[in-house]
Amino acid sequence: MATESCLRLLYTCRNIFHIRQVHANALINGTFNNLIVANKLLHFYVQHKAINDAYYLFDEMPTRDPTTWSIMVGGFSKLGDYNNCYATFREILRCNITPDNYTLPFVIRACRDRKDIQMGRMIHDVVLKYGLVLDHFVCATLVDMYAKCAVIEDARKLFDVMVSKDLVTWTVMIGCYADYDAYESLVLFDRLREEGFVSDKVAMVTVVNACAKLGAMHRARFVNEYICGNGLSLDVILGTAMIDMYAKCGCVDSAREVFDRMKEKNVISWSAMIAAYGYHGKGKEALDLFHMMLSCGISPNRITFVSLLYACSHSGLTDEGLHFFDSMWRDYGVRPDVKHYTCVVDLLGRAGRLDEALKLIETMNVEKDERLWSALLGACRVHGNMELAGKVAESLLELQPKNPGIYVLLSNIYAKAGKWEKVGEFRDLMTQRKLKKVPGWTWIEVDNKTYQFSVGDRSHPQSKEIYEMLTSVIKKLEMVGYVPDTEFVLQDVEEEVKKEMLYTHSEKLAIAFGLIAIPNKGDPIRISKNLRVCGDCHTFCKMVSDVMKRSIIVRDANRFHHFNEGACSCGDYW
DNA sequence: GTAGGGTTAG
Repeated sequence: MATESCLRLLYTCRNIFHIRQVHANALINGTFNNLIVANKLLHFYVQHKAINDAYYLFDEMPTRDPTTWSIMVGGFSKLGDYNNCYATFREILRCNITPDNYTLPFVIRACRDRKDIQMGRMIHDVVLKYGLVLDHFVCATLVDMYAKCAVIEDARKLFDVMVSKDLVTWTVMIGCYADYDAYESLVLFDRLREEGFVSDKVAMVTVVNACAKLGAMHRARFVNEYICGNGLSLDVILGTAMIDMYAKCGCVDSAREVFDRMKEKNVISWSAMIAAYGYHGKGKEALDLFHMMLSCGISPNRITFVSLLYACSHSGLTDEGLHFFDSMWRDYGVRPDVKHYTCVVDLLGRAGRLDEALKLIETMNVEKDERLWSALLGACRVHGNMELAGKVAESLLELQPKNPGIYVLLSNIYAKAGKWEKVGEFRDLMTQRKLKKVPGWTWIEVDNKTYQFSVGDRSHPQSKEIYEMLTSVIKKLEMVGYVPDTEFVLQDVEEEVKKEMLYTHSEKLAIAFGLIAIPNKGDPIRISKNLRVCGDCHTFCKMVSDVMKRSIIVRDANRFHHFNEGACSCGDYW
């Protein structure tokens, strides 16, 4: 009876002091000797993050069972005290206690969080030794551990040999692929359904993320229907993920519809929507939403301000951006970090205020990183300031001598000025240092299928038609004044060859295919590119949107470009 | 006493 009343009392505990009181009473009335009571007390301490109290109690326990040990291992793991987590687990093995399916996931999670693949593999051996390979909890955590330690092949191998997999294990695997190969995530989602599973909200968040990564609009619509069709309500996390998905698929209006439909919103949801407006070049909408957020009593955080400053910079709202930068710490208590400074350098740089941008960098009291300098270098490129570019490049290459992007950006700047000697110098340096330029490629979704193009690509079965379409489009554009801007070809080759290379850029091939495969003029042509869209292709898209009367939506590595009637939403400012 | 979920800078 005393035991039961002690347990009942425990469940009414609201804070650590109440637990200590129950603990003291249990010691006095002897119920502490009951393992169930002692374990419960231990668990409550851990839940309230009172690890010292837990450890003291653990130490004074007359007997312990596997539950006792697993609560301790779990407590250390959750608190991030990895050394004590490992030490306690070693103690379990040393005392010849069989580790169970409760303890192992905790210690595996510790390996995952600290990316300790060596220890992770050792624990995997322990799992095999004790015959726990069939346990869902253990295996799901192992799969997650391998993936987070960047050995996705081992994660997949283990996943594939699991005889029975539950929804959580599938979710873990789909979530892991969202970071590496979002396309494979969606393949797994198809397989999951084929095997008769019905996804829950958590599983759908990982699928939604994969669609966002891919920018796969048709899949996004399907996923939305699946969520509604299976009666999954939009909680704050799933809703926010869907805002991000629609926005990254180029449908900022659909993103807003989801946002408006959400009953519960928090600072993350608001920030996601502000960010979405930002990379779609809708700076004014981002600002309006920020003010609406404030009037709803939500306090902005670091990320809200990054999104807001980004929105200002990409919409040319220089004064507004500077105003927010000035007030974020003073009025909202959010201290600017390097990301905020990067946005402001970009903001000033785009406005041609390079001296001010440089001065800001020189006087800031925050550690500088390569992205900050890259922002300034990008501005040097746009405004053709080679002298400053040289200086910036020095700082940048000191920080990141192995980043191919920097070499490419520098080559771009020198190529623009026709300094082919310098371009060659950097190309040689890249070869010497074994750095490879990331190849550019564009993909387009037609009838639920994704087609991918690289420069000069002829691998598509309709390649002949695509090239014919491209030639005919270019002819039409030339008639209204299109002149290929060969400054965007870095190689020092003949003008005619440069033209040839420009004409077969992956963006142009994908658009030519889009014109064939999406004949309905009302449907926009949506393409995605892994790098930033080149200046000539940008002009090409503007003119196609006018001459061919087609709306084109391009997702590049940084933002979206909406081309309509000869103009782009970025205002030629990207 | 157990495993899976959202936003951000070049």
